[in-house]
Amino acid sequence: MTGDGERKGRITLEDIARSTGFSRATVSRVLNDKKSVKPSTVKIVEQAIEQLSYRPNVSASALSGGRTMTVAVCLPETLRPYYSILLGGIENISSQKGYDIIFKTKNYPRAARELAESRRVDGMIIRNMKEDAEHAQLFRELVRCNIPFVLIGKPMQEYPSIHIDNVGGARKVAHHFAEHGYRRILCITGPNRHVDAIDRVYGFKMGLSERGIDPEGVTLAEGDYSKEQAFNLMKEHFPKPQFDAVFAANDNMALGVLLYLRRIGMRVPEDMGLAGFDDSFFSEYLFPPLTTVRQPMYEMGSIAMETVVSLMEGSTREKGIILPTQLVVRRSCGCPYTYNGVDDADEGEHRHFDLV
Amino acid sequence: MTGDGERKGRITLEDIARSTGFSRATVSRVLNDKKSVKPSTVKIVEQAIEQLSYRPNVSASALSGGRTMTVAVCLPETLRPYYSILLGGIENISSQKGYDIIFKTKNYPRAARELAESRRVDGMIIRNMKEDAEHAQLFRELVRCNIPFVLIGKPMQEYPSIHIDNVGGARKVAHHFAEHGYRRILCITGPNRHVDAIDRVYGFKMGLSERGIDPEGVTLAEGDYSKEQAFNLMKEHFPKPQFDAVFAANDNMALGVLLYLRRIGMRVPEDMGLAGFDDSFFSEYLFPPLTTVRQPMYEMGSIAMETVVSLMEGSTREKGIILPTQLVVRRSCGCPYTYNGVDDADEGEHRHFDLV
DNA sequence: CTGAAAGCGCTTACAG
DNA sequence: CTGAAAGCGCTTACAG
Repeated sequence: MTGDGERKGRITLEDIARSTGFSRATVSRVLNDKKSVKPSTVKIVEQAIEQLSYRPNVSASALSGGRTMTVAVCLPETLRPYYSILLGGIENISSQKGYDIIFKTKNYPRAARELAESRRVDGMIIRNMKEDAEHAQLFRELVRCNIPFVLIGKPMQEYPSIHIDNVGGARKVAHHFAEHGYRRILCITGPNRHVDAIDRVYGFKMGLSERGIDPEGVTLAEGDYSKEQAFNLMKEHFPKPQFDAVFAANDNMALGVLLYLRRIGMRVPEDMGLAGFDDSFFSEYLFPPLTTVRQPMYEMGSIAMETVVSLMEGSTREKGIILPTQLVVRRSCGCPYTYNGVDDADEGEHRHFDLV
Repeated sequence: MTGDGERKGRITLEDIARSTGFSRATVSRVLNDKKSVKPSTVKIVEQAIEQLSYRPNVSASALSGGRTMTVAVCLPETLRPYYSILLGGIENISSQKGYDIIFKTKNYPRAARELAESRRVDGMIIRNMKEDAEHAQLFRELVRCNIPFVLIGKPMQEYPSIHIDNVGGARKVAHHFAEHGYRRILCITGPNRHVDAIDRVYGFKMGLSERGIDPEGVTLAEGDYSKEQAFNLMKEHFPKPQFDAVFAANDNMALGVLLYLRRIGMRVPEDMGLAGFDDSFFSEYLFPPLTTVRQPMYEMGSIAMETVVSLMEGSTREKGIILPTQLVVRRSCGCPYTYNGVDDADEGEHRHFDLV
């Protein structure tokens, strides 16, 4: 409108400088480092910025040595619904801190390396489920590019990572089982190599011990986290289950067990208690609703983001944050008195509507 | 390593130019517009790029008039699990086309405007559920900034948008009801102002008409898409349901109905047929699994991305794409012969495992 | 088909 | 506390 310097109608730092009479350097300083600018100047410049509704060009500041103000979030390609919770936590913090997030799933180890190499992001959050060569290479590349990152999932000594307290979660299930008098227990574990799986068994046994139950009395069976496998495991090895209760190392497998029990006419929890792990999206909708252990996905996201931010801002890296898990008691085990569905008494309390 | 021009160890266009003997301009051309470069030159330059594993600095090219190669994806703050499916579709295409995606939910109308004004993205995909002033302002701003965008959800005449065939989906439900002999039907609609809700009722009646059933015989009740409301609606207005079947305008409400029916001891589908709409994440896990209409979320994502890409590349805008919906028949209505759970015959077919 | 040069909008030592 | 100047790594008319 002024007829000068307004190419494309976009307002630049230059415009602010001209309109206030200060130099570009000074304007830039109030944008990034108010400390070294006279307060009155700050005020004047900020007013102009407000007035002209100026917005810095991120590409320009990134190019001239500033930050891109964006962090990459890398998730496995199998998009699980609970990732949307995780994303929620991440984005909540990132928006507070003024960062944008770039989202990657497709072949992310490679995509992430490209992001690093083309200087697209200042930091990264990576959900690493398995540790393979590609990941290792990515991590090395990130270090080389000097891009801070935090891992969510499989904890790794060498890098900052956040994971959940598998041991504690399984321990709580054990305590719960003990309190409800379950003694003959089948435990369907995850793959024997998975850290998570190992920790869950470990915690479960520890919990039983603590309640005076001999953990060696527990029957163990190795699953692969799928409901199909759990179903078949039951069918082939325990066609006539001689247990009071089953603890499955994830909800998927608990579902497989539930299907099998229903198939052979055993009722849950009347004939057999059942608990899972994860509080998967479907668990509260099962019939009966599944007792399980909830991972704090939202919080994980928040903390992951907070951690990268502080790393990007130069903090010395804090490694190995462990988040607590929460036992969610539903009808499949230990919550026998709750009416399955909706009760008049529940009117004000919508939580109970979730129990189908 | 070469000791020169390798500040920070980062390889630049300059390096490629020097190593090949061509100018920066030429190298840039093979990056963006091979057409105007001699084939043999292209080959030489590309080899050098490969050799030095050069990756262009996106900020630099964005700044100098190129594209940012990123598009923003704006979703409502209520992160629903099926958004991860949508994101999957979006990201699949974006990775193919070489675009990055920036993800926004927190207060996205404002965040999106900022992205536009700071030239962070070349295009945008917006899941607009309601049409309010803030959205209108955003759309105007995007037009002003010359940033192409496509809407997912509420269709709008003025802008390119993608939505699903609500009419067709509800029509299929009606046909299904008709085929299974349901005649006395309760239809719980969505809010009377929602386009989606209106279309679903419209399609449902149309479908009945087509099968010779008088649509005026249908009992209508206005819901608000929540299961609580649907439950209460049943309790207050239809304590002793005199229907053969209920069609709820979304799965949430179908769930509310299911809860109520279970409460009063009516079995689904034996005593009452039930169908919903959306194929929500929990629907296949209900007891019984819910017959419903699936929206092609993954495909929506893909098509949305393809559309922005073509818009960004200068295509004339194609507006109003409508995607077909699919009837998913499960036990709650019209699938009476399927064993509820797992059957020996199903072993090879894991799909059936989903029926809980 | 190719190169020299200007410029994109910012940041950051270096002086003062 | 502030400014002049160089530079970030690319693209794009303009010439040839």
